[in-house]
Amino acid sequence: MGKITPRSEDYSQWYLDVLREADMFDYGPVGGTIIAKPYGWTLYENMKDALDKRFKDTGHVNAQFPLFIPEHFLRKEQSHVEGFSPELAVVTIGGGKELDEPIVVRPTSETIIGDAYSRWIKSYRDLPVLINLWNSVVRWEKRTKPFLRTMEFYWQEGHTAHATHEESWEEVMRMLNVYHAHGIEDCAMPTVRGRKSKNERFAGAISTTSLEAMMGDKKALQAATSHDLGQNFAKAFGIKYLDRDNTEKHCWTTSWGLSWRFLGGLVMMHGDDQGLRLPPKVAPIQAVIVPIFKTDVEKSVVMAVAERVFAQLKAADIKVKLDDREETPGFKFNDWEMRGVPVRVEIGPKDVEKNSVALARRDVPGKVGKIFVPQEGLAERVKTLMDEIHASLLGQADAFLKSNIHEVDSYAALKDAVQDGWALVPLTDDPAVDAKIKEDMQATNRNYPYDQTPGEWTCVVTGQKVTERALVSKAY
RNA sequence: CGGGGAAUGGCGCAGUUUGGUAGCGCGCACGGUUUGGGACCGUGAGGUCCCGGGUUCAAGUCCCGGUUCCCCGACCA
Repeated sequence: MGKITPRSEDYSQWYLDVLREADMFDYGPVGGTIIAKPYGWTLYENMKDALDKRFKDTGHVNAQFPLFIPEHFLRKEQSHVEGFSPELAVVTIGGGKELDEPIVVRPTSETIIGDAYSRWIKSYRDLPVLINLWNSVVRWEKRTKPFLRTMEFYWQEGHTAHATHEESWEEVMRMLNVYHAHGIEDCAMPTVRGRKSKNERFAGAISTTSLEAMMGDKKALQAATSHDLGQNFAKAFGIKYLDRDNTEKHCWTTSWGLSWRFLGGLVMMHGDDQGLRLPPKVAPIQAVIVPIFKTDVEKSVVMAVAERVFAQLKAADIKVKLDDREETPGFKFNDWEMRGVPVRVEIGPKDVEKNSVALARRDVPGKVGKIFVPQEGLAERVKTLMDEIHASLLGQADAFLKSNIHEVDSYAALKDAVQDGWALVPLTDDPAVDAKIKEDMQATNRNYPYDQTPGEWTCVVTGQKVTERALVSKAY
């Protein structure tokens, strides 16, 4: 029988148990790779579809670029190649022959995009270029964990080019906000938007912004990033346009990405000891119908009602499943709870008699919270309930996040705070400062949150005056 | 790449100390009884004991080498 290790006992094991019991993944034959099984992939697809709609709504279009990149492309931007070299997969043999120039499997597509944009963009009339890619990339990671860090991972990467820095920066923030809204409105996941420290900046960016999410063990997860690439890649690849004034200028570019790590984050933010808890908007199955009967006679009347209810919910565009497996109701209740289905509809002989059903919601612990409602108008009732569940999951996650951020103003208090939550602390933006903290307390500078009250503080490491505070915590 | 665990049927494990016909629970198939919170009985299928070499009459078990996975650290979406 499937067993899920309690979170308090071993959080990592709990995470793996939940993924396994929910049938979301399997390990791939090559170390560090995973197979996303249908339930996991459908969840990812739903998240992807919701995000893709947001991209389209903000004027972006999708395209697809090659998996293979000539090695010399990577070398064109100095800090980019330095950042990615250690984790590249490189093809040296093709068709049985040693290649003249090795081919790199993309770790990200800034370079091949830069090359294409340099040919596509000629005039200010061509700008902005707003393209997004849904693909997978490969980074040779030493230590992997399903969805959170895999050698090959699925994601989207947006790449845009603009005429001015003002415009490109606006794009960086727009997309950071799109990710933030996706988290809250689609996934019930609150996150903290902020600016990454110099030390944590993307290889080749002049500024990196991120979304940081708090997991159930209070560790941080970088849930998405949006980069201001300045003119670094434009200069490296010659992305230039002729402006109104007939002078040639370099473009300002951005890139932004969100991977299936976000799915792992969703599991760790909402899951409980019973298993997954899925936000209704992205759940592969939003409502499951469990029929209950003893005799064949009961079975036929119960199934007739169950099928009618199924049709009613389906007609209302609810992702509904009728569980007609030959298992006991108790087994099914537990099974669907592990899989995080938000709403369960139970129909038995008593319900048939009273034209009712029993409704159970996943956002509250298992055996409580069942209510009996009429079959008539059930679809509307379920929709309302799904909205409530979304709000409830968001509320729980938000309360957890807020109650575990500790404002501190001394080094000793910082050390204390990161043992059990996040610290909001005055910190000079200096790689040496980040390094010292990491060394001393195995915690990292997550970001400088944008939503913080302005003020003036004293850095707890350097003693310098600073005008913003950093989030520091242990992280995945 | 460092430190620590582990690898035996789909999953979880025992067996290794002391070498001697490969076992248990769950799951799976079939039959029957069951079904409002993880049902029960019976029958049955399913195994290169991680891989390679060695010792031995005989290796899951002992020796040597390797691989993979998990956990904890350094690097990262």
